[in-house]
Amino acid sequence: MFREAVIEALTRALGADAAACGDLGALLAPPPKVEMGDLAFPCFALAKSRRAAPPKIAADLAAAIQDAGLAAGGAIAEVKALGPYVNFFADPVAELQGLCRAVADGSFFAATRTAAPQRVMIEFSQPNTHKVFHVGHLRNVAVGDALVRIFRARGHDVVAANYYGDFGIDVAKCLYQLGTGQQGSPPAEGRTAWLGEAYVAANAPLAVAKKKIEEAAAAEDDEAKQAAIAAHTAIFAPIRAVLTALETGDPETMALYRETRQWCLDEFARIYAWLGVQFDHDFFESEVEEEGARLVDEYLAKGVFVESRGAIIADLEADGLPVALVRKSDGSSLYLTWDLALARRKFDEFGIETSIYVVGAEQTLHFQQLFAALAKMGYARAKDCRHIAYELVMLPSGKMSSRNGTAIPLHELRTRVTDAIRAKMEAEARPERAAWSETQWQATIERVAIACLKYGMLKVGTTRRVIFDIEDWTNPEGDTGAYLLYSLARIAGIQRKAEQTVALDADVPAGSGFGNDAERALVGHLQRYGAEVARAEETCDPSGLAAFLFDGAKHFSRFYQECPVLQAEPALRKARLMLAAATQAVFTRALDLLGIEPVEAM
RNA sequence: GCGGGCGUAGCUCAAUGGAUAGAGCACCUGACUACGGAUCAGGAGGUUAGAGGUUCGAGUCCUCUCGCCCGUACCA
Repeated sequence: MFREAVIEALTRALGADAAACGDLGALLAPPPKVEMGDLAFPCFALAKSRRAAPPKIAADLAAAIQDAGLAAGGAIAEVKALGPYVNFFADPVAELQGLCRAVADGSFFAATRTAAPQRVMIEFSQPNTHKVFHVGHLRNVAVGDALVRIFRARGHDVVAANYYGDFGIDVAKCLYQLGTGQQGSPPAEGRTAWLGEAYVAANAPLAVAKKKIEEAAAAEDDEAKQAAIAAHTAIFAPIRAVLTALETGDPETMALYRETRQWCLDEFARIYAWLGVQFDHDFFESEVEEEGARLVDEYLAKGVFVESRGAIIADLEADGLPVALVRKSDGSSLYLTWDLALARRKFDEFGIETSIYVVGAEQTLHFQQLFAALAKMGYARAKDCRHIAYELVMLPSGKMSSRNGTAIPLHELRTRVTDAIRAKMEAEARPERAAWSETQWQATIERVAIACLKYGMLKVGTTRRVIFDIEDWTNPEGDTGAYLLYSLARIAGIQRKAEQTVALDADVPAGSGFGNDAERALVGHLQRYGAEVARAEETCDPSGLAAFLFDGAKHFSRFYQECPVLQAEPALRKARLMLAAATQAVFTRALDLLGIEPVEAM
């Protein structure tokens, strides 16, 4: 309403110049501070055609709009020039009324829908079985799940897909180590972490041997290099034998594989359930492995792939990319091989239009090669693939590594975070919690803990590293998930104590005095929700929504501090209760897009 | 070497090419007989790595230089 009124007033005042400005709506933006108004129009572009300085143009426009009268609809309360800008003030009561009505009838949230919905597959998480699931993997899940929710809010038909790394040489390493008997027997709890340890143990001597080969090669010592290669081969041979046993379906190996794989899948399912993350489809490397091998044969025959140094490659020089290996010289396939087969299946079997991969930035080249290879194979859909790269999770002490034990396994993380939250909550008694059962305590603690973890992972832009500091994320007074939930708990507190509830589709009373800066800032902020959702989808980065929530929570806190709700005069009290309810609705929905559930009290 | 990412307050991060570059943490000073102090208000803290360029306007775009990180065929 207000926005439309501003555009209309500007169009009239600009006259012939309106066309020269282009899309007026795109030029309008909120000023840096509420005191300056609700929407501002910059006059720089008019300087040439009007042959005047922008501040003069702004003053002229403001006067013209003032003279024409602001009465139309009453949405614009005031217009004034401020430097090179024409600033418009919305009528606060009309704004609040419009916001509440839109939230009540659903149009506020329906407005986030795009005009061009697509069928989109978002692949994320991709955990490896037989390895530990740690904090670093949490960022992928948080980002991927948020993108699924954001794309759905935009009206897209989304298939959330997981792709389990349950096959290949790393699995063989783990199984080999178990076969040596050195790993002992599995513990009752933490069996997947135990498998991860087995993998690390098997990998260690290989890594050492590999390093020796590189050192000899760097020193150009041919004799030493041959010896190092021989040593590596000796260590690797029995592991390769396990992989062969897997590929050929040796019964004993398969039995061990199936059992240990299932432990991991069960563990992943528990993690996703805890995080509230759901997938529509599960892919497994083990199911595309054979298909990948056939695909290599097929395109080798067609001449798309060629032999090189005993291996099979895709020559991507035309795309300015290094050669991509699709089959090793020992005949086994690779990650890229499987991804080629998988990409084909995604398009052919799921009818999707856009294929999104949420994978770490260190694999950027892999995806460039994957998409280029698909194009070379004649897959026009290659252009509909997109890699969302996100940076690493670091610890305050530096890079985390599962080898030296600094990567915190998720089951351990969970207890550490919930313990920290519980301690914080128990430090101060609250009447709301007096009658809580242990189940209620636990459920609330888990929600706060997950809010802290997900918000911590999402508030930083995907191109930047995240530093995971358990103290900072759980026990601060500041920019955390707990602060967001605290705002909602306060709103719930007000509502508990208000005798009657106020409907969002009620009339906002006139003449209540509603409309101070704190109130106007909060209303104005909530109106930005739709634009933030759209931007999060365009950039495939949920961090803007996280910032929207944090800024919103700060606006609410200021409102809460300055504007008593329950003790205000009846008319003002009603308006403020409505604002609180609208804030609650918008925050709850925005949190949902980040995969975070609110609490009534904490 | 080549390709990509990053460089903003002591630290961690924001800023569709627009107004005086903003938050949180840490530090300092204040605040309510009040709906939740996990709060709020204020202070201090900046040559946006450096140098050119484009633009009415650059932290943002272009060129070069410096620094850190990642990748660069038989790992995933």
